Formats: sequence, structure tokens, C-alpha cells
Amino acid sequence: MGSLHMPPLDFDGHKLEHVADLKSPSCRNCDIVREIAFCADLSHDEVKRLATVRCHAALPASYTVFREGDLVDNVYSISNGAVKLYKLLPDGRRQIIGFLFSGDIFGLGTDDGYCYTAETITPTQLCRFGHRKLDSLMEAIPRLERRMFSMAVRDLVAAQEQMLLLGRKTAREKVATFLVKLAQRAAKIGHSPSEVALPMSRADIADYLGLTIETVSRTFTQLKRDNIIGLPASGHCLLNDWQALKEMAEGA
Amino acid sequence: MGSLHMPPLDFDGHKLEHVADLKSPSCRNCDIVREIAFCADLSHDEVKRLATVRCHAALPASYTVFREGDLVDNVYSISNGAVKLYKLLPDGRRQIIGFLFSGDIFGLGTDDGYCYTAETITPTQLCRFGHRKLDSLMEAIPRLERRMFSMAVRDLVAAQEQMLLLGRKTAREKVATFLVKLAQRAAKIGHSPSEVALPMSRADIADYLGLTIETVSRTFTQLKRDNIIGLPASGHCLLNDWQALKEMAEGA
DNA sequence: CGTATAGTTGATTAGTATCAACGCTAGTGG
DNA sequence: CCACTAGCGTTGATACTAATCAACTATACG
Repeated sequence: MGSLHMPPLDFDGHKLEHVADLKSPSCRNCDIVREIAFCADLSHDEVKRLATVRCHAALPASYTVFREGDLVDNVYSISNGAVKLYKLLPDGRRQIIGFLFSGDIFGLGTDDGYCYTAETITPTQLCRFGHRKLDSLMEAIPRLERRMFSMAVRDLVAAQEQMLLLGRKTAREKVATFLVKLAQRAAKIGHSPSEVALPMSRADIADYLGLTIETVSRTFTQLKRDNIIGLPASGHCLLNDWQALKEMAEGA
Repeated sequence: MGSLHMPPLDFDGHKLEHVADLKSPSCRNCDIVREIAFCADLSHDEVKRLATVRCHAALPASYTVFREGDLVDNVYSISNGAVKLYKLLPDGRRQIIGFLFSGDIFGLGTDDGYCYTAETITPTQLCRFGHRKLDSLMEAIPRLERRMFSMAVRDLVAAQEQMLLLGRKTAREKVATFLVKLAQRAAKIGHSPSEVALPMSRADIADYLGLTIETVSRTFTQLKRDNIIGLPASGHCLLNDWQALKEMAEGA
């Protein structure tokens, strides 16, 4: 909570500020994004057409990209960094819907606007796509629409698993599931699955798992005492006993 | 959660058994379905093509249509009745992902199979579409794919709202939200929003809201004592104080 | 009419939240 | 370079919501 929002800096302003820094990484990112995100499967020509509606930006940490209810005008792809999506209740209670990393897409919404707020966790480079232009491009490139569809289905499946977690798992099981998923993602992009990075705060983890900061902290401490995990430094977690963690996550 | 599954009756067997009953309602349903479900927006010709991959069935209550992990081979549309979708933990803890009614679609999944079990609540008439055939039809009719996409997005938005409910709302707020949503749906299909039907059991409601049967029962009783709702008969609920219920649901 | 199932209500417990204090780390300014 | 401060994280004591255990009632069913 109490996430201090930056003043609403102009997105394109940032793009210009950092355009020099972005030049070279953005080329590399193009390939990376093609592998992971919705540009995958597209031909070189199709990626080029997609590039015409694209716009880069480098944002600082804790920067609000858009708020729940804002008019849906863009879809975003993360080139680099980490983003959290969350919903708020009037009294400030917060539920984090998801943590997103390199290659992930966000920005779907309805006519009522975006259905969550998107905020960077670390300094983040985003790739922005105009919603209207993307729409017409989807009509022209059926494979792109396919891709968007299958990504929505993937998100839906993840959301349903999170519902099981929030509704029926204990604090220990929640934390174990969280770590297992982070490790699986790390493995998928070639990182070591036994040491996961935790760029988000305890408060963010708590609001993602439907717990309080204190319970998250205590649960980490317990898991550490049981030699299931290690906490070498802030922002990092060692998974010592994968088997135990996996079983705990499944609720066994 | 001790839901006694019927022996796995053959779907087509049921179709044949009830084919006489279905003949006439299925014609009426065709129009209804066009209005509500994914056939909407399609031309007469397109609906006809869709009909070629379609197959009706009338199922009894508490009938398992498919189980989590089963091979994804069909997509279903509810002509009539009510269905619940749920996920289980190994020890039997259950989370209901959603309640579906006339016009709703279900049966999306990944390569790992369906990601939830689907079970009828009341006797239900389903419309079944072969997944492979539907896929090729989607390629031929872009509007159909559009429709599927926007329905997946709608489901995703609903799932994210449910995450907020499960993670951050109190028992009272959960029940209030549940009733408000049922009423809004009732209103949308022309029913009175002040008297909602509750075809599902208290156990189902509990597993949907991440509570126990007892807590759901107590919360209903409290709301009744506060004259916010009325419980005239089992399976029905009167919403006496819409304003109070709405505010409670929002967490105000 | 008897039995099984669903729902309600009460007593007690348990898991997590809340309240509070303290330690650690990083950034700030003298 | 070092004290100072602010924010984050951890730990402890206590409170409270909802779960569990148990009994009872109402309803549906054969």
C-alpha cells in the first residue's frame, strides 16, 4: 500500500529522454520479444508492420503506466523490467492481479476502461502499441489475433489457478506456490531455477497472495528455518528443497 | 468435497435418449443462443455452418461433463440450465471458478487438458461443438474468432474481480458481491433484479467465495436479520435493500 | 413414514490480522 | 566520512474473523 505515485510524466517525453539508451537494446529486444511475446510466429514482414504502431519508453521504478478505469488506448509489452497489475477497494485494500516480466503483455480491458492499475516495480522498458491500430492490424494478420487470443487464454488459466490459491490454500502453500511459479518461469528463460529474484516488496507479495506483510515475512522465516529456502540477500531466494516446495504448493 | 459423480454416462447416449424432448426446444434455443452466446453477430449462413459441428444433449443434475486434465475435445454452450466449473486440491479442497447459465460458453483449455471440472447443477441442455471443427471454422469466419476472443477477455475480467473478492473481501462483502452479481445478470436477461434464483447449494456458494458452508449460512442469516435480504424459500433470495448490498459489495 | 441430505445454529479453536517495537539497509546532508 | 533519517523487513503479543466440531431442524425422497 501507500505506493507513492510519481507525477504523471509524459510517456513520449520519457521515450525522447532515453532514446539514446534504447537504440541498441531495442534492437536486441526485438528478437527477444519475437521469441517470447506476441510477435512470435510472425513473419519478418509482419513484425515490420507491427513495428509501425510501436513506441518505446524507459520508465523509472514505481511509475504508474495507467490506472484502473482509464480509457483503453494502448497495449504494452515489457522489453525489460517488471510490472505489477492491481485492483483497489475504496478503503485502500489492494489485490495484485499479476507480476509481469520481460516478454509479457498487458493492457487488455473493456469499454469501461482498464480493469486494473499497472505500475512498474523496477526501472522498466516498455513497448507500446496503439489499441486502434493494433485492432486493424489484427484484422489484417489473423495469426496476430490468434496469438492475442491464446495469450488471453493463458492469462485466464493463470487467473483461475490464482483463484484456487486465494480461496483455498494456506499461507505456507501460497508462498510455496509463489516461489515454485517464479522458479518455473526463471527456468523457462534459461535462468537457474534454484535461485529466484524477488524484485517486488513484501507488501507486493502479500497483496498478491491475499496475506499481510507480517504473515509473508513469518512464512519466509519458517521456510528458511525448515531449510526449504534460503534468503541470502534482500531480493533473492534460494530454493534448497524443490521437492518439498512443490508438494507444499500442490497442497499435499 | 464429496460431490458424488454419476457414472460417466455417454454424452451421445443422452442425446439419443432425449432427442424427442430436444427437437422443439432446440429450435427455440437456436434463437436464444444467437442472442446471448457466441453465435451472436453471425449471419444466418454462418450460424448454419456452425450448426454442422453442433450436437445437443440433455443432462441430469450433478452430471460431470468433463474433468480437469481431460483432453480438450469440445467447447460447450448452455442452452438451458446451470453449470459449475471447479478445481480441486489433492486433499479434496475445492474452488469453484464460476457458475454458468443459459448462453454461457465453457470448455477452453490448454495442451495440458481442461483446467477445471465442469458439472451440471440442475438438469441442463448443452450444445456441444467439436474443438477441431470449431477451430477450422474460426479460421473461415474471423468474426467467430473475434467473438471467442472477446468472450475470453470477459471471462478474464471476471476472474480478476473474483481474485479481488477472494483475496481481500470479508465474508459479508463476499456474499453481498455474489448476490449483486446474480441480480445484475438476472436483470440483463429481463428477470426481476430483486428476487434472484439460487440453484446452487450452500456448499457450492462456499467453495465459490472461499468460505465454509457454516459461514455462508450464518452470513445469509445475518443479512436477513438486518432486513437487507429475504429468504422466502430454499433456492430463492429477495434483495430488499439494493443500496446497502451494493455498498457492502464494493467494500465501502 | 422413515431415512438421507441440506441447511441452520451454537461452542470452541485455529490461523491469520492487527498492533507494536525493533533492526537493518540505503540514501542524505553535515 | 559519519551520524541521521526514512523505509523495509522481522519479530513478538494480542485480537478477531472465520474454521472446525457438534447438535439439531427442515426438506426431499423412496
